[in-house]
Amino acid sequence: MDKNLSGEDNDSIDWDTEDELEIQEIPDTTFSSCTNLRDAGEYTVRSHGEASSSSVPCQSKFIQQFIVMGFPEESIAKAIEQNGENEGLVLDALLTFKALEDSPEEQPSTSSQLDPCISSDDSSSQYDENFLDDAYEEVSWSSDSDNCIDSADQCYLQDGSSSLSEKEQTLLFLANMGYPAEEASIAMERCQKASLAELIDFMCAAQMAREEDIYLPEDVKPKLNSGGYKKRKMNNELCSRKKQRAILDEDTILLPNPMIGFGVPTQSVPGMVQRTLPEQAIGPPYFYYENVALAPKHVWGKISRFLYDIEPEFVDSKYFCASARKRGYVHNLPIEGRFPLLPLPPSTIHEAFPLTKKWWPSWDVRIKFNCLQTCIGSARLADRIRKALEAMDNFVGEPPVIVQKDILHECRKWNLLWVGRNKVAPLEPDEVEMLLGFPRNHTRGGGISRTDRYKSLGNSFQVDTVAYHLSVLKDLFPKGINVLSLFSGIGGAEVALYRLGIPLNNVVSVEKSEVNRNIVRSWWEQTNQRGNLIDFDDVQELNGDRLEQLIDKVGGFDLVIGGSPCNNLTGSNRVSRDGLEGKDSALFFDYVRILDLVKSIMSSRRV
DNA sequence: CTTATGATGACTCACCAA
DNA sequence: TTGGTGAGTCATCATAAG
Repeated sequence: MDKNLSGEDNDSIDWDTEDELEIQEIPDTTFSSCTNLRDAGEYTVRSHGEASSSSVPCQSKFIQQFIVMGFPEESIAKAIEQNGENEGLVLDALLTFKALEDSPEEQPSTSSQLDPCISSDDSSSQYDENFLDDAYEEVSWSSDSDNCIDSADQCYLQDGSSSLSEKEQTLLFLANMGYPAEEASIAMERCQKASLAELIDFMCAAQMAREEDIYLPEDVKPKLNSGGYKKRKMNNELCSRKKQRAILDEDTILLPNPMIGFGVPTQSVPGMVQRTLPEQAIGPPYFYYENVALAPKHVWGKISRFLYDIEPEFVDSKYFCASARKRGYVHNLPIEGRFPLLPLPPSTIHEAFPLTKKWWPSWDVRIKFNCLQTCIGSARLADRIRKALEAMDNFVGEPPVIVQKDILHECRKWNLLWVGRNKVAPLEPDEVEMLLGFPRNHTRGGGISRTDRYKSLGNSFQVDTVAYHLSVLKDLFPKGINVLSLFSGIGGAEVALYRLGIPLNNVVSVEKSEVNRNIVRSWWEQTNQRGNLIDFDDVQELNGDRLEQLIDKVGGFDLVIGGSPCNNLTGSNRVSRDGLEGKDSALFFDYVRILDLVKSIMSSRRV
């Protein structure tokens, strides 16, 4: 910790030096990570000037197609030797060779990489160009790349030869623009059927996210398994520190205490009447993005920067219902004239579950539940607690403090209820539905298992909280609203809008899980919705063409809403808390991509 | 096959005493 | 200001049980 502090207090020169060093090392990093990826080990990729046709006795059609693409015969031979006559694998290897060859020289001048990013989409120009610098590769990233490349390869294999040449051309084009082959492969895998501009957009987004990491000194980067952490010191008087320091700390967004965002029904923020949004952020469409508040450091800084530098609104749902739910929301909605859903939900455990009061021990001081998660306490745990308490029945009055403390700990951890003498129990699925603001049996039936109900509910919005934020839309859209709902889950956004009395004219819903899609479809029918519900299972299906079709069909979206996967961000995850670059949480960039596309398509339609 | 269960820490912040 | 402690967190995996 002392090291950190002394580092911070040093001059900015230190940072610069570190940055430069790091950037200078990048080409090597690129090289080694690529060779690792490909196991290319002993390749020499120096000379491709002297093409010797003699090394390839018979130029088959297979080889010729690569020659036509402009690859040197020598490399082609090596690639075939390595991968056999598999078009996808050979092409990938060739592109890797080329990337290895080009990257060290091309690093210094990166305008070729960055120009497409800026010119491809107006909204991209919002991004701070300071971050657009030389480096574009990161060491830690390569660990995942193996899988990505493999799956990308598989995808080529499955696609057959019909679409292969198109993919080859795209890959080649991107490689010529200076993107590493593996990065392009990943982008193509992640954004299937996407246009070139979208692919570039995607890679720019991912690239910038990684560059931001590079700009952070090692000891500030979020590091897993790294003992201590830097204590927050962002008091007002400390804001006057050196500029470098201020920039570094900008990435750390402070969570408000109390966590009431721009205000909750029972509590307002002094002086917070309205806010000024960056011009780029102003709709249409309105948008609303959600994720866990307690993400690893710097994650919210990144999210905010990708969403037009809007300040996130951190709100704990304990101000709306009987259970906590600390979440961050980035949106461009007005914040004046909000109103809560009625009837107001029960605000305490006792109000929500009056029957438990009879059995609730005085030493269980909980008023609210903790966050409702995807897993519940087991029956055996409840049994152990019962036995432990029964063993204490001989005591006069209450069990020993040590026992109380232990049991209370378990009760907090698993959100247990007192349902009988010495008997605790986890919440039933319909009780979770009620706490989260969903209609009873919302997730019930249709073949969904109990476990899956908990999982879907645990991943959902708290309806009252979100509805409070969305309530300002009621006056703005009296005739109804068109919604693009990404990562819809069990339809928290839809339910919130419906309960607000905002007619749902068209809802385009994207949700990967089939059971969740069925839940939303079933709710849609049960509530006799008059609008149209169009659903997709994959955000990657929503490319520019598809979005143009949809926008033309429904007449534009009024609201783009969604919360991307949090499982690589939440503290509950002990296995793969990898941050925004994690396998699932990286879908955030698809939210950004789609929002950007909708914005630009709609602005072009309006002209 | 599906479902339930237990084991698996790290990171971050609030709070308080020294 | 520093250091210690307690508390909370949209989870994942292997394996046993049904």
